Amino acid sequence: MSESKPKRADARRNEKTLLDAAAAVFVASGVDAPVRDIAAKAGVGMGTIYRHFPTRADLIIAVYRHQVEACAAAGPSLLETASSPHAALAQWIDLFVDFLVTKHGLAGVLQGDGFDSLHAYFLERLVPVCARLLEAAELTARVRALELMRGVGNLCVGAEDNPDYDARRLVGLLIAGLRA
Amino acid sequence: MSESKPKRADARRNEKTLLDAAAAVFVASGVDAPVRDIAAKAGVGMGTIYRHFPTRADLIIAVYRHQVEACAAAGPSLLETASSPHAALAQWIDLFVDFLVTKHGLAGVLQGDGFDSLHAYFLERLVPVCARLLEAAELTARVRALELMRGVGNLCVGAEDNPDYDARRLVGLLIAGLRA
DNA sequence: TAACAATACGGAGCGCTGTTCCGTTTAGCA
DNA sequence: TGCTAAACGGAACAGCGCTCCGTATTGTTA
Repeated sequence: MSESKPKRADARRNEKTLLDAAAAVFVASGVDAPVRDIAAKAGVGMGTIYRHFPTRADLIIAVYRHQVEACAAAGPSLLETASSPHAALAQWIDLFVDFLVTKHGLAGVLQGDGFDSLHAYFLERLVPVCARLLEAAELTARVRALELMRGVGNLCVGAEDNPDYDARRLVGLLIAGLRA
Repeated sequence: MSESKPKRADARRNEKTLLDAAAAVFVASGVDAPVRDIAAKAGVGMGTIYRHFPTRADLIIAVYRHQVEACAAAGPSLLETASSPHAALAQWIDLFVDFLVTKHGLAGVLQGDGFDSLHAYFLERLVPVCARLLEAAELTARVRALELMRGVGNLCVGAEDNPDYDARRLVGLLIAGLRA
């Protein structure tokens, strides 16, 4: 579990830019998006991407971890900035759906190798955040955090390049249904 | 469920040759083997492969179905030709392991689309054959066919390109252990 | 502040892939 | 034995992940 930081300022800046660009491209075009597209989106050359992430799989994993962290951090801050605790929950779930796109592609990338440990890390980090949001929303319908996250995850299965299935809308309905 | 046959003799012959060659290459190099390698193994041009199987995925699926049929047909015939019912079972399981290589690669090819229906077809066709072989072997240890097939399948998980894990040997031990 | 390593960057290019295209060969029929 | 439709072979194409190296930027030292 080493956390090595680049030394120069531009390198550190580019690493973050790449992570964000990759996440955006993954959401827009799926995890199969060409590395070239990510480089273009980030306004960066191919060499830069491959110096930071030696392989395509490394990039996907890094985005995954980055998204987990972003999702975890967004929970508390949304509770402060959003118009209501329920809105905070809705917005957080929206981030969570973006994140799931990367997560679903992950299984194809690391074939059983380290998937379980990454998945455990994901649960350990995100379930408490979701629980906190649920608690703040003071819902009448009792749902456990893990339960809700699993439900949202399942709604998003097989949503890629399927114009007849708008997973995000369904998730929105589910969340809306929580206050009744 | 259409079963269209080519008209000319060479076309029909090549289709079978390709199916066998592909199966052999998949066992030797995994399902990620390049189409070129399969064409070479079959002694056939690229065009021929793509006229019979419009896409790489189609070829894999065709091999899968072909293997299911071959496995199903091999059961009764092994019972007649093998030196003993137990030997027949062992030889059949060996074929089954070959077949699993293709099966495991299948999940990556058709992403949830028609995998379930193919899997159902596989169970429906093969479980009775395995049951018949178990019955003939008159084992003292009671094992159900589905149970045994699942066990063998699990032993073969993650066996690709792993020199430290000889799944076939372990399966052999399992079968040997059945008579006790 | 100027000069200089050290570090990071960009993108053309390599090797590999699945797939297509079309000139050539062959099977089956009159 | 021709003739034609069907099938074949493999060079060529497009797109991919990844590498390489000349160029530009950064931070340090005088």
